[in-house]
Amino acid sequence: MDSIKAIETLGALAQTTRLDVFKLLVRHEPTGLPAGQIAKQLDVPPNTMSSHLSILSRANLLSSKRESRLIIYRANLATMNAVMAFMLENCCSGDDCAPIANQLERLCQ
Amino acid sequence: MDSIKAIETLGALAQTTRLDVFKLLVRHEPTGLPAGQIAKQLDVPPNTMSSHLSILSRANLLSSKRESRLIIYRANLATMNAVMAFMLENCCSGDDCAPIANQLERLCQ
DNA sequence: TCCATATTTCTACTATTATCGATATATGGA
DNA sequence: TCCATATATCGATAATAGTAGAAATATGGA
Repeated sequence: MDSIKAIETLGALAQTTRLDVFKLLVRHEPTGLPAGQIAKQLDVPPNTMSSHLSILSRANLLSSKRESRLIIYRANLATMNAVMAFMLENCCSGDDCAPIANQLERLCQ
Repeated sequence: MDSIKAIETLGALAQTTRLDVFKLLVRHEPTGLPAGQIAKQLDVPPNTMSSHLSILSRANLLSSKRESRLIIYRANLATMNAVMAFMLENCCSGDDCAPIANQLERLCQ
């Protein structure tokens, strides 16, 4: 991942509704949720939500597939990993990574 | 770190000049760089740069101290760690953290 | 005290983003 | 085919962000 892609990814996440969407979809892995459910759950009009979903998708943070009348969105965790790898490489150094390492030990035993 | 703080941090980084500033200052740890140097190095007018530095500082991504006529800025890596911890906790799950773990092993041997 | 340097603040302008009503498209059932 | 449901696109508006000239503030030296 390069800086341009990282900025798109970070920018996509740096907004209340969109961060909420991503968090929600991470909790619903690996099944995902249909667009309407996401909108209802977060109390946002469906067309507004659609615009946010499209921004997250363009940043490759979401994938989607149609299932009959529903469009199911899923969090793309590979992109999340990629942006975190970018941050570690460019915005971290040596000992300063230690706290993250500890965090990971707890999460991934 | 909560979502509101995370959005401020991600938003501060999600802009070309500001991401460049942060990357530059990480490379200049632990000495830091004066505001004018940062502006010159990135070819941005000093007042424009000052506005970006203030946004990064407000997000707690930079610290600064006056040294005679210069104001020296440093990257605040603790905030970087905090936002990455937030992302791991809220936007990651189980096995999906593995790639980041490998990345860390390489960085922090 | 006066001046040069370093940086910030003020201000206005332009561009981008967020929001949502209205409309369009796509799917499946009656 | 007609209708209801699910979602996306269009278009307008309001809010926010980025930019940089001009002026203000702070420091140290002559």
